[in-house]
Amino acid sequence: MAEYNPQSIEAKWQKRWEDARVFETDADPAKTKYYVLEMLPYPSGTLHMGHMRNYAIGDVVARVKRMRGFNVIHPMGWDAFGLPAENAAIKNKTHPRDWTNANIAEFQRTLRRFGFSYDWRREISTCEPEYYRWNQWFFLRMLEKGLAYRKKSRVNWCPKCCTVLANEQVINGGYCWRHEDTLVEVREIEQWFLKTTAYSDQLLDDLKQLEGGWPDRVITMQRNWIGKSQGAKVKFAVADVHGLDPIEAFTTRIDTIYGATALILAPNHPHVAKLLEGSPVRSEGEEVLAKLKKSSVKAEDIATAEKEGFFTGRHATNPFSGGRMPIWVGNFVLMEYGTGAIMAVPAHDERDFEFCKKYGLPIRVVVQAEDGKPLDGATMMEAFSEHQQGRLVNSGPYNGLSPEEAIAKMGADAETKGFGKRETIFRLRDWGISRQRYWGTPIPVIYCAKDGLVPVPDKDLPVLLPPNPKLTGEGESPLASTLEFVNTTCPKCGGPARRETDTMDTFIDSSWYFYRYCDPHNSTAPFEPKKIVYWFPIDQYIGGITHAILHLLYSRFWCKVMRDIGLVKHDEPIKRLFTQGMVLKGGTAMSKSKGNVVGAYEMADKFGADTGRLYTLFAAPPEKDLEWSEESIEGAWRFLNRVFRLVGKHSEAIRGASNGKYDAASLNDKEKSLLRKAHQTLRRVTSDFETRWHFNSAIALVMELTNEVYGAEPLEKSIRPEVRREVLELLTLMLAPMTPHLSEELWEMLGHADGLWTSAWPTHNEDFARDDEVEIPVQINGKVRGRLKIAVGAKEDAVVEIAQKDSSIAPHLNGKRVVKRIYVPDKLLNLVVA
RNA sequence: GCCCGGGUGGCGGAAUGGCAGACGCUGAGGACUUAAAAUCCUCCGGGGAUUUUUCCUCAUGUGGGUUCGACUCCCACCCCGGGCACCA
Repeated sequence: MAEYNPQSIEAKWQKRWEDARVFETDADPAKTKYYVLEMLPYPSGTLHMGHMRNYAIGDVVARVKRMRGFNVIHPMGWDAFGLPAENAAIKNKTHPRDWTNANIAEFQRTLRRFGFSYDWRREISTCEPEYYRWNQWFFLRMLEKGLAYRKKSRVNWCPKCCTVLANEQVINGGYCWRHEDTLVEVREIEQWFLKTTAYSDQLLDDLKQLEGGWPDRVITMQRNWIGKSQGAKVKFAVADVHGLDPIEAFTTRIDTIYGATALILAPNHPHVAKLLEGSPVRSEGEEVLAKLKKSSVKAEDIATAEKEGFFTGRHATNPFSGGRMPIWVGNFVLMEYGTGAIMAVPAHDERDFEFCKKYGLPIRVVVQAEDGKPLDGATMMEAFSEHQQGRLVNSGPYNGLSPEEAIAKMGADAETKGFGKRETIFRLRDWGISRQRYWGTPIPVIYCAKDGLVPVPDKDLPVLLPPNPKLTGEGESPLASTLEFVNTTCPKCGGPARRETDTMDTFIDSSWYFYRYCDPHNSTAPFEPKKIVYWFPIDQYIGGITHAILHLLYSRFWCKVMRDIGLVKHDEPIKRLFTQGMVLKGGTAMSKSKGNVVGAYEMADKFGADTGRLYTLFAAPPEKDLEWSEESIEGAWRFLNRVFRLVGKHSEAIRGASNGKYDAASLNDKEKSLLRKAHQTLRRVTSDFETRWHFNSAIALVMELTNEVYGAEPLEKSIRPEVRREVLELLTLMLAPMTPHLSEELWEMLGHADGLWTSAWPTHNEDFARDDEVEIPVQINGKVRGRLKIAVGAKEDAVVEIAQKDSSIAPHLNGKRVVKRIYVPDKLLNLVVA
C-alpha cells in the first residue's frame, strides 16, 4: 500500500486548484457573499508558525463557508512600507524595495506551500505606486474637507538621527534606540495631522453596532482610548496680575469647587511665563519649570514620576465662593488634555490629595458621606472621591445637594453667570501622520514662496518616491536631501517650489486596504463603489489583539471619512472580529529578535502543510495562546497517517461497490453502530465549526470516529462497502477545511473523479444519529451510585422502577424514603432520600 | 490603581447546571521484528479497602453561598497573563 506522502500530495492538489481557479471569486448577486480576511502581514524575515496559525484559522472559515454555498472572498496582500525595510537597506546597502520584494516572494512561497485558499488575483502590495497613489488621493480629499492639517506638536527627537522617534523607539528611560548614548529631546515641530477627533462621538457611539460581533475587551479598549468625559470648563480670574485672561480649568466634579484649594497649570501652559513675570518667586520658579519641561513624554516615565510643582506667587479667584486660591504649576497636569489647567480639590481627588499633602496646601472637605464618620481635612488619609454618594457641605447655597444634583445645578449656574460652560471632552487626539522617513507614501503637498501651501493636483498623482535616495540614517530625512525630489514647480504659478518631504505613517496603508481587494487593479479610483456594496462589510476579520486599538480605530475612522465623501454606504467596515492567540515557544511569542521562531516552510518540509495546519488548530482553542510542542505535532502527523492507511485499505473495495446505495432496513447492528457514530460526529463537528469555532474539539471528534472505525476492524467481515464508503466519505469531508490536500487525495482514492472542492458540506441523517439506548447515571442525593441502560425516551416511572431493583443502587435505598426524584430524560436520574 | 482574560492530571486541553479529565502528547507494559523504526493492543489524578472483580473516598486556585445536583451561577479572597494609566 502507498504511504502518505504529503509533499507530493500537496503539490498535486495545489496545482489542480490553481488550474481549476477554485479560489477565484467574482461578485455574483445571485449568491450570498462572505468576506473573510486575515490581517495582512508585514513581510519581514521568515513566515513563522505564529503567522501560519492566523491564516490556518481564516482558511478553515473560508473553506467551511465555501462548502456551505457562500460566495467567499478571501484575499491576501502585503503591508510593505515601513521602517525595518529602510533600516535593513541602510545596513545592507541595498534598496528598501529589494529587501521588501525579496521578503514578499518568500512569504508568498510559504503561503502557497500551505495551500491557503486565497484569490491571488486580488493580491496587493502597499509600497506599489498603484496602491499608494490612493493614499495620496485620500489625503487630498481630507485636506479639502479640513480633515488634514499642519500643527506644531511635541515629539521625541533624536539629535543624532535628526528625526522624530516613535515612543517605542525611546529606550532605557529616554535614550535613542539607535544611539544608546544619546538622550532624546522633546521638540516642537510642524507635523501633519488627520482629524480623528472630528469623529470622536461617532467612533464611540458606533461601537454599539459592533457589540456581539467584536470581542468585548476590544470594544472596551477602544471606548477607553476615545475616553469621553462630561464635565465643565470654569474660568478662574487671575487676582494679582492685571490684564491677564482668566485661566480655564476643566473638571468633571464641579460640585467640589468649594473644596478647590489651588489652581494647577501644566508646565507648558501659555500663562505660566506671564504669571512668573515680576513674581517674587520668579527665579526659583523658572528653575523648577525648566526641569519639569525637560521630563520625558513617555507614558511609563510619566506614570512612575513623583508629583512635582511650584508656587507661581500668584492667585486666582474662585468664581463660586470668591475665595483666593494660589496658582501652582504641576508636572501631573497635561497640556494635551482638557485645558491644561485643573482646580485642585485634595479632599475629593487622589492626585490632588497627594500633591497638596506634599506641598502643605489646605484640604477642605465639601462632600460628606451619608453614613460613617464625618471626614476632616486635617486628619483624612486619602481622598474621598466617590461621587455616587454623599451630600454637599461648606458649599454655600448648594449645601445638602447630592453630588449628582450639584453637578447639574452648578453647571447651569456657571453658564448663566458667564464664568463656565458644560462641555464634553475626549482623550482621543488627532492622528499625527508625518514621518521623516523614505520608505512610505510621500505627502502630496508643495510649498511655494508665492502661493504658500499648494496641494498636488489629482492629475499629478502619484507623487513617486525618488528611486535612488541617499539612505544613511543620519542627517535630515532622506527625501529632504534628495534635491531632484524636493525641487519642483508650483502647480499654481509655475514658479520654483519645494515638495513636502515627510512620508505618511504606514498605518494609513492598512486603514483601507481591504476595500482595494474588491477592486485591486482600478487605475482611475481607489475602488468602484458598486463593488464595495456587494462585498462589504467584512463578515469575519481575524488577527492579533495587538491591533485592538490603533489599526482598528484608524480603519473605522477611514470608513467614516469615505462614507462622508460618498464612496461607501456603511458606518463600520468590519462586522465580526476574532482575535486569535499567539504561538509561543519557551513561554514567549515567536519573534525573530527573540530567536525562537519555527519557520513555517521548514515545518511543511518536515511534516507537510496539512500536519502543520492540523496541529495549530488542534493544540489549543483558537483564541488562546499556544505553546509550541514538537511532540504534539508528531501526534497530528500520526493521526493523518492513520486516516490515510484506513482509507487506503478500503478504497479498492469501495470503488468497486455500486455507488453508495443501500437499504436502511437491511443494516446489521455493526453497520448501524458505525453509521450512528459517523452521523453523531458530523452533527457535533458542524456545530463546532458554525457556532463555536471549537476547531480543537472538532478535530478530537474526528479522531474519535477514526478510533471507532479502527475498533470495528476488520470492516470487510461485517460492514458492506456501501456503508464503509459513507463513513469514510464523511470522515474525509469533515477534515477537508483543516487538511484540504489530504482530503482531496482521499476523495480521489474513494473513487471521485471530480475534486472534493466541488462538494458541499454534508448534512447529518438524524435517523442514523439517534441512539436506541442510552446509559444514564443514577444519583442518590447527587452522588453517582450506578448506571442504567435504558431505551431512549423511557418514562420516568419505568426508569425509577428499574433503578430501585438495580443491585448497585438498591443498597443505598435500603430503609430510606425517596422524598424527591429528578429525572432528566435520557440524561440522568437523581433520587433524594431521607 | 483601573479594565479585561485565565487558574482542571506529568503536559496541551475536553466538559454551554447533569457520569470531571473526551482527544492528543509524554510515560509504563505487551504483540510483531534477527534488531530498530513504524504499526497494533493494554494501562496511566491522589488515597484507601478488596487484591481475579469491584467498591469507597478526596480532587477543577482558596473560603463561603445558591441548587436535588456546581469546573460551570453568585459573593469574598489569592495567584498568573495581558491592556490602559497622574485623563482632571
